[in-house]
Amino acid sequence: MAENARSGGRVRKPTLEDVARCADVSYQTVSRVINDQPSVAEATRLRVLRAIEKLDYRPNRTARSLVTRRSNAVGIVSFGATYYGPTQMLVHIETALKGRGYSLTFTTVDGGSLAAMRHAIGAFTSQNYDGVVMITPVSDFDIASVVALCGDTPFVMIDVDPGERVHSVAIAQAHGATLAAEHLIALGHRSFCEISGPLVWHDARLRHESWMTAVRAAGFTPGPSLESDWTAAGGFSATRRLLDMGVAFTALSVGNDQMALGAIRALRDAGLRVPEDVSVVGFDDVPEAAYFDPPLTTVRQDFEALGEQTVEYLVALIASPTIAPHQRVLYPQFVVRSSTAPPRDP
Amino acid sequence: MAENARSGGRVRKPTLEDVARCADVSYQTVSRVINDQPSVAEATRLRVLRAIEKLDYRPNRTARSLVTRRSNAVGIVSFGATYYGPTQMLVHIETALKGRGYSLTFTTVDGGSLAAMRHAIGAFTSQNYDGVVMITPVSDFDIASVVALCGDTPFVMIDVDPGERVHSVAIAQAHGATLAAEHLIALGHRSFCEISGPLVWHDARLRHESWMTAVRAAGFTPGPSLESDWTAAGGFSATRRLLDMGVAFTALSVGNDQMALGAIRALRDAGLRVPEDVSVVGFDDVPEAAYFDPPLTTVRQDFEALGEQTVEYLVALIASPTIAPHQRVLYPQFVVRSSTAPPRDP
DNA sequence: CGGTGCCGTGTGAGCGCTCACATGGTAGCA
DNA sequence: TGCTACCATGTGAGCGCTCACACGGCACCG
Repeated sequence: MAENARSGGRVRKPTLEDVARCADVSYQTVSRVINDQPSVAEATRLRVLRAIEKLDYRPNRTARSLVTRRSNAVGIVSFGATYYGPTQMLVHIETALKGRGYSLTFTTVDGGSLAAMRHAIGAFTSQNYDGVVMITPVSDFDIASVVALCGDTPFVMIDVDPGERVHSVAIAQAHGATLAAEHLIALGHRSFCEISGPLVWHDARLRHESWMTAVRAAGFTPGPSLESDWTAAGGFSATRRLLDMGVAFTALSVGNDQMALGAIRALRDAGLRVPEDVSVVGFDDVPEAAYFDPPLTTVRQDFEALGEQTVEYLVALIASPTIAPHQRVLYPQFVVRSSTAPPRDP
Repeated sequence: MAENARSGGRVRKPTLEDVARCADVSYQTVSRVINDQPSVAEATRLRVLRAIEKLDYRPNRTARSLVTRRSNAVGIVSFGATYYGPTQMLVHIETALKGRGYSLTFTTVDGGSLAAMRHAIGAFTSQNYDGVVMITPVSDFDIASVVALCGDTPFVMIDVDPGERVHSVAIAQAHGATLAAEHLIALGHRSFCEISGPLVWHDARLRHESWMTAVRAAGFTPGPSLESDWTAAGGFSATRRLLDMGVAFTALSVGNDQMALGAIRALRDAGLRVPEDVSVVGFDDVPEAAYFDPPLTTVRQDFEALGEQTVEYLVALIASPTIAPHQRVLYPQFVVRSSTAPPRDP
């Protein structure tokens, strides 16, 4: 169909005007047709449509965006994107966005510093992005600075401390960690240890604090809690260290499933059985967790719902930017498998 | 610093002209300063810089892009983005791109159909994207159609069949799968089975074919190969089916690490030991593979290198679009751990 | 001392599109 | 028949920027 004047070098792409000339109407009429505006005679519309197809015309969105100041694009700033959680969010946010006609540009920041954020956000605000999502599990800036950076570009944050007065969506970490601890307590355990994620991560800190609170609330003293790095390797070595310390424990809460996998290995290597000697709970419920050996008791985070909620919030915000900031909270689900059991009789 | 005329409603962002007026120069001079062009007197440059800071001016990239026809943005079309491989590629490509001053917009396609690709690519080509990356592990279109869709937007494909005459980067699947099979053969195994990924995926098919070829080349007849879905759950049930068939085997090649995890579970559940009764090899070398029980022998794909190569190729292509299409091939590395061992004496 | 060169700066035009408004035609109603 | 009303279409302007070029001034040279 397309009769591109591919004469030699690069081809000039057809414009509104080319189509107009071809269909013998004004450029405005063509504009009306491509924007589905009313009050275009059916015959004219068809003529224009034919011309568009003939020339293989594609509207230039950059030009449109320049004048409308909208782009139907949203940006996402993510941190630590190779981890399971962030990547899942990313993908599900994109899916939800696509369903609403938006495209997604994503950028990672090396650290949670304000300078890195400034750079990333600047790229979005200077490009007519309609909105921004920020995944900031780690941050060493205060929220107010980010609000200032964004100017009047709507933005929604994920993984921000509850209570901050910004538009945000979060999974109730404390709730999940509490559930996990209470499960162990209910099973009859009396000596608790923990392998946490890096405590500069909000999620890690929240889970850690909830674990301590729950254990104390039940009248026990929390045993040592070692900080690790979210990886199986890290979970393995932290558990070794824990065992080397010589503390006796029967219940181990781990900050995520990968570290739990490493922890189980280390426990096994030390001759301890899971769950007979030590019960282990993870966090996340990665798809593989049910096939660990033993299948892992863990806390399921629904990243798909998180993505959906985030996008819903952001789109509402783009429509009416004056919505009062609040936090939408999703609740994780506790999944019992066989890595936890009552302790053997003391 | 910024003295925004935040008078009431939305603020008009400062433009080149505002800065020019403030610094008492022409808009062109300001343009020269922000583009780091020479032949601007030092005193003037400083004056302009001060005005920029005073007004908190940010160049509008949309306008720039409209006239330069460049955007310093590249798009990526990905398929099945929740799987380990594609997400890793995505993240590493973004990192490599960012280092070269490009931003990345990513979109997923539901299936590998041409219609879906048309939509996704259209969004990029109509928006001055400088280049496009396509991750198409599954496709039911011919490459020529995609080439046509892209017009003169440079693009690089990942996961395309070797031998296609397009710009592409790939990890030599056949090489990895052959290494794995030969390892099992060298250990003395004589009865081989396989759990493959969905055979509509190029990678899955390539690994499957290489497995068969290698086994045959060693003078054996390949046992049954069951097709699964990349997940641990799928690997588990496929292995159950395999065991139900009553075939005896001592060497199991699995299409990826997740399925291998499920396979090991199923084997254990059936009372078989790994590796004493059955040796298992995976593919990918996910970070957790070393902490599986037993630690998994597998094939490592270096997605970081893949991302780097892809970006390097794409950037070269953007600079000179007439490069002859070829495939850059990366070689995977075989990693021996303890899920493989010689078979027991027959 | 008039020409040549270059440096610093300014001017016009236009990228491809949408907005606001103006126009001409046809129908509707008194 | 003359008025308003609306429909279909066209015109002007401008979004914020960069390109191509034009210009004045100063130094340098023979």
